[in-house]
Amino acid sequence: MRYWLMKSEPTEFSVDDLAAAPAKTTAWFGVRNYQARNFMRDQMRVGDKAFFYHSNCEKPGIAGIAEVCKLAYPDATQYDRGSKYYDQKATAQNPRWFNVDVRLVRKTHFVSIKKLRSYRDLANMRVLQKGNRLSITPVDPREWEFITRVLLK
DNA sequence: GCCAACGTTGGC
DNA sequence: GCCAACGTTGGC
Repeated sequence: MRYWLMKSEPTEFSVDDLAAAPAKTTAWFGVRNYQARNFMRDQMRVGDKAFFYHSNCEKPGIAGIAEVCKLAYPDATQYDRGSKYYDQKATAQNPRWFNVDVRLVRKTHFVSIKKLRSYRDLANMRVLQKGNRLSITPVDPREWEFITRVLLK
């Protein structure tokens, strides 16, 4: 099993939106970065765990824990002309974008990026590295353990 | 709102 | 295939 961190802008889709969703489940659609797509398509498996991270907002940080509940499949929004995620070059025969489904395991108390930065154990965490922009990043099992044990009690 | 960092695009 | 220009991300 792998561990991940998945960013969402809370004005678009917050942890509370996920908590209110049917079966607390959502398709993780709209990823338009190849590296993040490849993580979902090639590496994510049902049961993988992820931090639900609020990005590009007043209070960036970890807000919940989710798990992958469906393997990657073509992202429907790539075919939707009305969607901002529409991709002219995507076809049914050759889908370009994929998403998994995730289900909320639980909301956590909020852990800010500032708090995360304050621990040496997390110094190498991908999401804390300078210039990091990837919306999906792998989380080291030791980092996962540290955060869940020390910060999310 | 600023701006550093990074990904993508397209002319050559 | 190079790389300048451009667009986006996201913390601050």
